[in-house]
Amino acid sequence: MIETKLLEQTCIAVSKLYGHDLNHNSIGLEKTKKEITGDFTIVVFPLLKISRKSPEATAADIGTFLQQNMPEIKEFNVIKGFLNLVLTDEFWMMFLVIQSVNPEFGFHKTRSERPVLLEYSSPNTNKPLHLGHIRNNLLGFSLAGILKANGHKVVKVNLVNDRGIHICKSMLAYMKWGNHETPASSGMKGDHLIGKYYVLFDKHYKAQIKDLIGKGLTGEEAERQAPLITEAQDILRKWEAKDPETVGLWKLMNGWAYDGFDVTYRRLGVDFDHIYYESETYLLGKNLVMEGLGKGILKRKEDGSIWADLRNEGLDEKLLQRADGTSVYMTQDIGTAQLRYDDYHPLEMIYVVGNEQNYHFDVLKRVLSMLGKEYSTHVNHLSYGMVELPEGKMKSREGTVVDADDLMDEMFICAEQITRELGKANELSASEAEKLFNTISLGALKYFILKVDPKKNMMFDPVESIDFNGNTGPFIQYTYARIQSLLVKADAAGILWKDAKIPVHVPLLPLEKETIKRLYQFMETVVQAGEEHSPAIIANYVFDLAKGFNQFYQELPVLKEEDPSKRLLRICISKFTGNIIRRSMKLLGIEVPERM
RNA sequence: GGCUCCGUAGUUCAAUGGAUAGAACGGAAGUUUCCUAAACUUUAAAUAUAGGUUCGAUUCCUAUCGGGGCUACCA
Repeated sequence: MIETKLLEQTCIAVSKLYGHDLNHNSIGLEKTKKEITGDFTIVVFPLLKISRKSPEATAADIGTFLQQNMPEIKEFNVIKGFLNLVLTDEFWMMFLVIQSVNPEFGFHKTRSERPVLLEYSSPNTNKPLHLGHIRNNLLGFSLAGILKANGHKVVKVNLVNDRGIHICKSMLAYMKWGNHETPASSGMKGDHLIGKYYVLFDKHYKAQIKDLIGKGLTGEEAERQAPLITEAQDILRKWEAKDPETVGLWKLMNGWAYDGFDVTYRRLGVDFDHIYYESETYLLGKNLVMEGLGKGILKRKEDGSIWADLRNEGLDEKLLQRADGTSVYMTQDIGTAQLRYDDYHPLEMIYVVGNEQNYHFDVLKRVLSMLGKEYSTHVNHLSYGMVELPEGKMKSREGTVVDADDLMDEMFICAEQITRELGKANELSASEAEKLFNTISLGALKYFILKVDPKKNMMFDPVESIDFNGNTGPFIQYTYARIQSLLVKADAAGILWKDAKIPVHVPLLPLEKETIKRLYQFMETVVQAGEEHSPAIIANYVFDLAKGFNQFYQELPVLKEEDPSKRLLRICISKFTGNIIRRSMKLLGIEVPERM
């Protein structure tokens, strides 16, 4: 990359001019701002102490040196402490000619046999997937692609939350009020059916609590003593004791939930290489806890419960096993981490989990470290922000969630309606049309979610979010479709562009050069997105690329250009842009249509 | 209360400590005998407050105000 060379030469310049050696990191190299002439800018303010000259003189010194030593540099200008470098048109043309036919442009070769393990989705079998899970799934799936593009082997894993007191709650509700209802008999998707019983439990539980408080108990006592919760606890103990009847119902109900999840995953376009179940890892966690207890790292309290003491690390004590011997969330996660490490020996274990669990992961890393697990330093929590609704936070027990399946249905209907209104579905067969509506609606949804920095909370307004104009997925898809249409027309007109050699000495117009520069930036965008674990960086880039191309396309004729060299150049830019749009969108898990 | 994250146009989002804080939607005004108008052009509009560090602060530090999250023998 030219940036590396610029940094190297700048170091040499500083060394020769001022007799001072510095490393690359201390040089500010950035893209030149749009309004200013130049391709790259070096900020010389930090070098003034070394040069002992004015910003302008320092910049001029370095600029002169670079121009003399780098044939790629055509000219430079200095504004205050900013040294703006202009590269030659030949440099950009060479880049275009070589990389536009490289299908791997911007991607890296495999760096290590040891994979990065990426956990995402992690559903709870009690609840159908909702908008929060959608953000999780899209982030996880996209990040997997981005890491692969950066040369990592990636193992996508899902950890299914299939055991625990919460699961027993829906089982209990089903035992009491289920009447042998099944997904088939009710016509409900399995995960939705389970969710119904979880809500039912909560409703009756709340009623019991209210009742007990009426009889004089405190809120806390009522929550502990309500018959429903003690019954659920009985079921948990039976389950851990492998009571056949309990396990049988558990398997039946979980199966329904999995069938439901699979449908949603397939529709969302996400997948996994390995599915872990907490029911299979919690015993390993318990063993590790017992081991820690044996070594005196953990301690047992009088009631028999087992704890990790993190007070001298500024945290509190953390329960790892209840007095009745059953395990908790943290116990399972300890077991899961160990199992995964044994399975894959990953370089890094990334957990895509919402930021409300920051404390949990902080504790998990510390406990693993206490237990002597050196891989604890490679546990990385990709903590993403909440998805908020205009009414506030989503609460599944209160029914204020946006259901994943419902949302995709609504987006589909919307895409269909708008596409038909624009008359764009007229020439399509029914199946082609359905595929297109699917592509557009999912593109809109995925892009909307992924364009926001993962770490930040985001607002989702179901009404206003369904927009296909402006900074949206369909805008980018449309740009792609128009490029494909252009290429089809080029063929139809008999223009032989596919194997044609473009003369490298064609002078570039500003709009042509700007577009080529944006394509060049694909490389650093992929790297940055990988380093920061942020699909949003790809999303912002591809929007910028599409936006810029639309301007290019609006202002300059492509097929109608009469100069054959110019025409060829513009076709090549268009084709390359289409490829990069498609590949960028692919990194976001978004498909692009050939026409729309 | 303690810990933690976040306050940027009317709204939703950008901006490795750098130049005049960018977009999109919404508002106002335009572009179609011309490669798809789901497009393009023009325009008004913002860094919560007060200090500090720095040649330079939306960015780093402190305080205040406002909002979210965590602080479970739920996961």
